[in-house]
Amino acid sequence: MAPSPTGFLHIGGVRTFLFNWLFARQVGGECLLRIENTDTSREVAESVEQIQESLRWLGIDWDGPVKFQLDTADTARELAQQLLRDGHAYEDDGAIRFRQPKEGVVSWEDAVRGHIEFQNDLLPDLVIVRGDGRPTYNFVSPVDDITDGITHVIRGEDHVSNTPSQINILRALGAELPVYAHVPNINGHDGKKLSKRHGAVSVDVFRADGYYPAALMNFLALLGWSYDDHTTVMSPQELVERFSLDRVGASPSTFDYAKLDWLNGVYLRDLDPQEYARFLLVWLGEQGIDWPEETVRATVPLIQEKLEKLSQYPDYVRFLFEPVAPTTEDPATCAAAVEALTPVDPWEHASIETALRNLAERLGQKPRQTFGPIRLAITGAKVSPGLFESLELLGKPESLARLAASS
RNA sequence: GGCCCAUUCGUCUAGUGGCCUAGGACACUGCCCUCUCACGGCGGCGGCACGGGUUCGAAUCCCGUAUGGGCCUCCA
Repeated sequence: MAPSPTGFLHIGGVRTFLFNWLFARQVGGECLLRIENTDTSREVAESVEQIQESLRWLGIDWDGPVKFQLDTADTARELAQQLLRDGHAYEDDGAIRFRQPKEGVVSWEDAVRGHIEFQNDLLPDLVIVRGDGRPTYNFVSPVDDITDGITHVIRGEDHVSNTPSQINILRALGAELPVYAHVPNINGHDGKKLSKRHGAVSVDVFRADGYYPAALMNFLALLGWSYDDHTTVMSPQELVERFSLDRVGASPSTFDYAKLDWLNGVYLRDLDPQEYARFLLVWLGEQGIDWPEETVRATVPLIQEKLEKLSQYPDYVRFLFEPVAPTTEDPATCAAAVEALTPVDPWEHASIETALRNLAERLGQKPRQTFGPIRLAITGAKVSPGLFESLELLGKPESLARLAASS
């Protein structure tokens, strides 16, 4: 991965790395994380930390220590000298250029795109070592592939046109060629490269929005890859078992935020309540929301079926943690509710429901007519978790107080 | 401009010459369920970019056009 100047990990790069990871894990290979850095600034160091943190959060791991492109600069320089001696390179204005073959074609069988070939005489003699001695990306990249024993290069399609040069370099060095797989890009809704104006693009923004890591991974895997004609929901383990490069498509896809939201809702609803509470508590902590843990845990059964992502949580349950402004919507019903609820004991949702349904009947109203004003007085909103469960959680004294205040 | 690549419902996709009257999912939408919202159930809308071939037969193969994208840097 290239270190990102902003420090944030772009979701497109993650998707590409995910394909590497799925492939490596499935075939029992190694997955290396290499940072294609060109300097060692503090920005790079922070960016590297950020990349690792985001990857780990998503559930992607890698083997061995993180590698850096810069680490092999010396090796690259030596190999450049070798190419110079062998006549595969020449000096030009202090730089060293690779001498491309002048005839024939260079081709490879791309694991996702099939046969691709370029005419050698159209390839420019590219600079492999700059005048100041720093080797360039297009040289270090294949050199690192040799050094690290890379068998499969799975990368974005923007590298397709670099590949013929890298293959020629590898051949000139007498190295074996890896398998290349160029995966399609991810676009925004306008067909342009996915960027901030389309919505969230960095992993930590998705994290802050309350997406579940496995759901995000599932969604990302489906961008350009499919298992069959009907399977959509797949756990990380299932993805690893089922992934294959030959089922990766060749055409770019559009990031569909609505579908991600739906899929995330599927995962959240399917979560064990204990795990849901754990995930929710961690998220609240990251958001700096400090609500009592026990109450938060108690809300889980009330909202688990309703949320697509955790960022929707606070608005649903805020009434349990903060005061609610009285309403003047229907004072009579609120007053009647106070009377109906005062004798309720024990204060449980079932007994509360009985009392309130009886009240509606006595008033000659449909349940929704009666419950509406009560909901508003209790939660301060027209949309809320189940009314009876909400009343139970709020507690009898506070519930009666709020109804009284609106009567 | 040159080279390379892509093109199936709005979106993600299944489809590798006959199983396709093109299947699924999201979105949208109608009905049902229902204390709101959501969930769930049953329906609906909607697509092979275009033009030529090849073939008994093409979404699938070939050619062209159009559109979109990538690269063309002593960037990565």
